[in-house]
Amino acid sequence: MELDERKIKILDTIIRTYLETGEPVGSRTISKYTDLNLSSATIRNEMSDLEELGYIIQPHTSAGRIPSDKGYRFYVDHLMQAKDKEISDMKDFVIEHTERIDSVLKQLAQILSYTTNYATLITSQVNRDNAIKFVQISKVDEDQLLAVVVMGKNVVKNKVINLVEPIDNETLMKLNFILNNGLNGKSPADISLGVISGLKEQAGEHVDIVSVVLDAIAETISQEDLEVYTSGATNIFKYPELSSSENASNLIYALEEKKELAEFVSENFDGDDEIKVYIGDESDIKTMKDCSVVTATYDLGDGMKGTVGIIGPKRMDYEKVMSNLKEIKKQMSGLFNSNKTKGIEVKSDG
Amino acid sequence: MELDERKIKILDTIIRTYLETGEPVGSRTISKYTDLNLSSATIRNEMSDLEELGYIIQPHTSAGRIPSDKGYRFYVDHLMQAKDKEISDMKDFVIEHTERIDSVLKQLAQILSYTTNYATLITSQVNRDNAIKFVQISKVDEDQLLAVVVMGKNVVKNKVINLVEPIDNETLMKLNFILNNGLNGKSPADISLGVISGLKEQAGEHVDIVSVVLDAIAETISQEDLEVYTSGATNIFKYPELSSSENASNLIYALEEKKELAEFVSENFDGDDEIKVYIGDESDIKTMKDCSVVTATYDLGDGMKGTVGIIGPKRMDYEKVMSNLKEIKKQMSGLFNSNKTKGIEVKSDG
DNA sequence: TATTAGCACTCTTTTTTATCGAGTGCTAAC
DNA sequence: GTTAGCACTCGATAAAAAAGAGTGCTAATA
Repeated sequence: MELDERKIKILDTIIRTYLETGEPVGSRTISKYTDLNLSSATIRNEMSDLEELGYIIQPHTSAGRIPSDKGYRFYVDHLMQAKDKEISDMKDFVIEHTERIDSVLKQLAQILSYTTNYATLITSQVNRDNAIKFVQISKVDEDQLLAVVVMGKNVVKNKVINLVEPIDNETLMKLNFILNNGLNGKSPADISLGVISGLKEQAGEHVDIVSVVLDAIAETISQEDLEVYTSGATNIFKYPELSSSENASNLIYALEEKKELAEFVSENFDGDDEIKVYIGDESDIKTMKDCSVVTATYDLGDGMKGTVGIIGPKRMDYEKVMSNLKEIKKQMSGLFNSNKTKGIEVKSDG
Repeated sequence: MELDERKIKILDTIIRTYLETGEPVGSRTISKYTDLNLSSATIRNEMSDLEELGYIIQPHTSAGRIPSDKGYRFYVDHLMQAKDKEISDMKDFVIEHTERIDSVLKQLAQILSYTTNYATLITSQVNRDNAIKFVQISKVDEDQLLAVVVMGKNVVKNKVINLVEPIDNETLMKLNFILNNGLNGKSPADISLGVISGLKEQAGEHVDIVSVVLDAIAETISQEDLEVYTSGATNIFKYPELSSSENASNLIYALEEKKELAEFVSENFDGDDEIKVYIGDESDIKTMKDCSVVTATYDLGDGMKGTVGIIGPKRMDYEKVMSNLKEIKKQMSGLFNSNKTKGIEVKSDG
């Protein structure tokens, strides 16, 4: 048995109706609201076929049909049309031009969850192979040093070092020379044990300080690695199928903890430009088995990439969500380039 | 009518039993589980009095009694004993010695919510009048500068400055001198318009750079002002009286948004050493009318103070919560002093 | 006078039973 | 191939009944 034109039309109607109402769709509804001019009995036969083919499901005898995961998949892949024109409300979200990337992402997550009525997540992913551009140790006062490491993409890391005994300016200059000489241009992957012991040897009695600098570098790569911002967790209460107490608790927990989300995102991050849709189990997160997740990658330039994701019920408005994400992608790429023209560009890591 | 010895004992039993079970407490229960050796009928009379006095409430005729807010208040103020000895599980929570204050606080919130089974919040409040210790501008490469500002309490702020035209070393040294000379030792409050225009004048054509440094300072005070970390929002699903869908949604929203919490905390922050309990409406947050909030202030030394709060149902285990908070206070004050002995102490702001 | 046993009464909760109605599947007719 | 018709299923809603917990009051008791 194959999906013919008519079956597809019926499937399409079932899914669209279900997306709107969240209620199982019956044969009579279809017969009335399509231009097929078929009686409910005929529709019933077709629906029976569609069920056998796995596109729709009957929650119980004597209920209408709802889309199965396979049905949603078919819809997303073949039936849905891009709704590119209708994103008026999203069109230009106004983000104050703070330079702090994290607060921008946080804000963006909020806006998105507000306009879509789904839960959202945004991650920032800094590229791992990030060369060290500059290292400097300076004396803040008699018993305190400040170590600063600047890596590519202007990621800056600093640490305050409390000294037990003072250090003279000459030694400081020497250390700065050793460190810059040994580290500049290297990405963390390049810093082998050999490099480290070489540095330590040169540092002589001030090994401690070299260690601190290396720590700072290590911390930078591990910690900046993946930050996840979420918003709109409570939106799930708007969809009864997600808010049965147990379900809600698990979902919100996942959104609060973020760990699992981070794993999911980093596993599925491959930098390509597509908007992806994960329906039910496709996302591999157990708590999301009743959800769909739509993700897009963005690119802020300077190698700052990341993921924007929207989490909602399977019956989410895929068309709207996807066109929103498309718009976001576009806007974000423009976001951090606009103030380069002012002559001075400022970035900060907080 | 007055509260005599016996009434107090009965009230105490009602509250303790209700804290455990969450169910209205009946007269027979009291009569069985106290050593008063009174029949349920006598207890009933006493309960009737207690209700008249406003300490307990009957949810409906033919239900037992539950404590009123006034009852809880009396319990917290007079009946509860500090349970100082029984905090075994809390005794030494192991926090990896990351030096990043925010990740410590985040972790701590998690541990607390996990051990108490309530929602938790932790804020860090950096004292506003924070003097500038050190300012430095250095050349990262031909068209990039890095500005670093170290303020008291080792709060470090840095910004990357992209140059339109190169700057020579001499100018850089001059700028550094001007900035340090003009800013060191000053707290943000001291930096008047006069100081600013003085600096700008001295900087000549490099006004831009001075502005950036001032921006960094401004940002530091405004942004570090109050950060709120929450954890364990989903714990509220463990208490039926809080998890009726509407309630849960509002509560979790408040915990997610954090804004209202921040306001609440900063309004009630007065740096004194007491552990405070807000029952129901006492907290002034509408969504928390069915909750109790217990807060404590901590002090990390160096003027870093903040609040730890626990949010749970009114029938929370006040004794345990309060002794946990006491323990936390103690441990936190030790937290950032312990590694001073290692010869090198490290702090960082990320 | 304080306490208690006894009992009718109230109100929630749980269980049971009945009813409704949407929707199906099947058969037979068109 | 399509459709009308009809018996049947099963969830949802409603109504009724039963169970239970706890009270308030009265009258008896120590």
